[in-house]
Amino acid sequence: MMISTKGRYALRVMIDLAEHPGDSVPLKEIAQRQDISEKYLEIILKSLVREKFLIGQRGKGGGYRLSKAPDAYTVGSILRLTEGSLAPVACLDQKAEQCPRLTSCRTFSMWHGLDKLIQEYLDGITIADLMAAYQAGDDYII
Amino acid sequence: MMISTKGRYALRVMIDLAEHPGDSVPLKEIAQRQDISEKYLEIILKSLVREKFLIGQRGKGGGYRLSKAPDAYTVGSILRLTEGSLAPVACLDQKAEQCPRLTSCRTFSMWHGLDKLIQEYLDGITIADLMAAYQAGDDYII
DNA sequence: ATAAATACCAATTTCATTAGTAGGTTTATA
DNA sequence: TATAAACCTACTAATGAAATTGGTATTTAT
Repeated sequence: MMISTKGRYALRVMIDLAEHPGDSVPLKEIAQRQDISEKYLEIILKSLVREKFLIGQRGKGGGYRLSKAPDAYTVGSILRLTEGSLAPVACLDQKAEQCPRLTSCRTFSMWHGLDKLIQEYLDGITIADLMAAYQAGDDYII
Repeated sequence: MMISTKGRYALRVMIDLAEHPGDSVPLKEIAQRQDISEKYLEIILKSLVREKFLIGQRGKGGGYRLSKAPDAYTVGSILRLTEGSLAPVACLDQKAEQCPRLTSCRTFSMWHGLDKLIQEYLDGITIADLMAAYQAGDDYII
């Protein structure tokens, strides 16, 4: 399993906010609508705010809203932010130290190819696409 | 991270055996060559034998050998066997119960498309390809 | 002014999975 | 028949995911 609840919840929230444009939406409201624990959602939203994907408005009447248009967020960018990495194997993770077996590794190219495939797929889809696809009944199956 | 050591070790072992054809190769020898703990490797080999991917020959002079030609094993089949599932998200796992949000899910099609992409990529590469690619210096980057 | 609603923050807990160990039993063969 | 091998069951340690707990700071509506 590559994508945890963190990434999946983040995507759902971004779509939710895109579908409720205008004023700031309180965390409580998103949590109820998406059936996610408020406190856990808080952690996820904090990271999205830190990276300027969302604007968090404090105080009464506050809440969260998108900082950009829905078509300016790729699925890949949101997942990389919340998941940390989308690498399918440890040796492709940026944070990992280089594998000592690399020079004689029979599988590295294959992993690299897989990684590229995944990244390009996820970077080719935006939040706007996900909204539109649902309305149109479309899908992304190639 | 989608692929754990179990799947990666399994692949390395299959390639190792493909590169040492003929007699049975004892676990001890594979473990040394691949620098994997004997006891942990045992667990992995057991599952490969159970699914008839390998033949385990008991007794003195015994060991493991491939049951088929290297080009008859796809990377996908080996990884599915050892990892259990290659699904990028929980809702695509066969064993998972159907998600109650499915009918209104904005992201399911996208996940499904990603899953298909991954499976097709991994099912399109065989152990023989991995051996050949290394010898030729090839890669799989599309 | 102030009460209420909100985001923000740090630390801890629970749970499942991964990764690996330990010790023994069975089987074949040299 | 001693030895080398696979096979088997059970356990343990480490890691990461998924929350939970208990607050503090900020803004606004009244």
